[in-house]
Amino acid sequence: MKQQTCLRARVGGWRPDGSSWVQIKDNGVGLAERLERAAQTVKQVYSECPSYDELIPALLKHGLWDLPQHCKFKPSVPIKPMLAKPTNGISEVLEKFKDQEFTCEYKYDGERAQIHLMDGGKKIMIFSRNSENMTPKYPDIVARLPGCLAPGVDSCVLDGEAVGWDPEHKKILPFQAKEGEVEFALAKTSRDIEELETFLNEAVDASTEGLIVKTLVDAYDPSKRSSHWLKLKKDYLEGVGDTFDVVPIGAWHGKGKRTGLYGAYLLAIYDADSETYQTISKLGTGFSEEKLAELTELLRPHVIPAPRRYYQWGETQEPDVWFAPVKVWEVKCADLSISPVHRAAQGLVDESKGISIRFPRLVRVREDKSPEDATSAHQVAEMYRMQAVERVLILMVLVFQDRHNVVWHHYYYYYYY
DNA sequence: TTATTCTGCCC
DNA sequence: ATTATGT
DNA sequence: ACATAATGGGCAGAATAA
Repeated sequence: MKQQTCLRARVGGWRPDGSSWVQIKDNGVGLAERLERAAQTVKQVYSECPSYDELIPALLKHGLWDLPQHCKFKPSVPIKPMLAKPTNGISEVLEKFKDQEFTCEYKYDGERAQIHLMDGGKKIMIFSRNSENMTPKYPDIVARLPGCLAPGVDSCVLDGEAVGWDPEHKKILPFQAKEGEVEFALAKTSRDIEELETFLNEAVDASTEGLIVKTLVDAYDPSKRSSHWLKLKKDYLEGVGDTFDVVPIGAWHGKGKRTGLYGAYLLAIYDADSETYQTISKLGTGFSEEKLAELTELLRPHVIPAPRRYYQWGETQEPDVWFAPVKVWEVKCADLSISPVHRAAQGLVDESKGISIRFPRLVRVREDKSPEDATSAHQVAEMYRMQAVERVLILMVLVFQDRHNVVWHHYYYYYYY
């Protein structure tokens, strides 16, 4: 956040004649103290109203110390949404929220949607996680929202997740009994490990990503805590989740702090039928700086001038250097997808497209495996089929009034495309 | 005009 | 997104 | 605890090439 820069510009400045001014009254406190308070004020105001278009005119008109009275949280100005921190398991959740009430909700795999109702209920805007205006993307939400509001509600901000849904197959969906457009979220409040474990499994079986864990009493206050919710996904658990044994067949030169090292690798699985290495993804995370340097040195001797004839990769995935197939690495992912560029299991699930993996990261180097022992194309295809499920389009909605008087309503709002 | 590549956003 | 790292 | 900086797949729309 840039509030420090902002502060300097507001509390002081230079007149055209070159003299400087400071817009702070001396209340008997030191300058450092006053600056600290000023910073706090601006930070607080900015967190509720993160818009320079709002802040600057208000500052010029009313001054710094009256800013909180004139620049408040309101529909039309998107705030930074609460985020969630990755968590290793239910025991870690219990540990972190030892003295707090909390609830767990399904973590739907969609797009964050912050919905603003304003102008006496006449106007709706929808913002993304990064406060981009997504309103044109969701005409159906805009159309349906008025019918989902309690009578008299003409101003609110809703925070939720928009998720895909195939209406043809809604019978297989866990929410099918819930025909209405607005329902309470599927959530569980419990401190029982087994019960929560079961709930996590149900969430995964329902083809969601896992659970979001939220304290029940804390205010929605992104100024103080950027990640005060917790997220619990199956693939965070050690020894759980999809892993692959893959072969690095190429690499790109690293940038910034990875200058001089390979910064990312091109990974392939092995198809014994065609005796080819087929690209499944790139890899750029999961290694410490030390490991990264080590891997660079390990692979450098295996650079070859041109790709092997039996490599299959996408034209847009041309690495800076190619390797002979010598190493096997274990990588973990969250999901598999049909890929426009990668070639793993090409022809097995889709005639022309291969399969790729979502959120790949290194788990460990497999010294015990040879490249021919890498995950096979058939295994990849089978894993894809296992996870292929119909998708839902849902909006999880959190209603809140203001940061000191928070009203939590968790809804799901269903819509179709 | 259309096809391809690039960019910037989502996760 | 994930992960590692530095303040 | 938090912010920053490396990096991932995929998609849509913009920019560019043909």
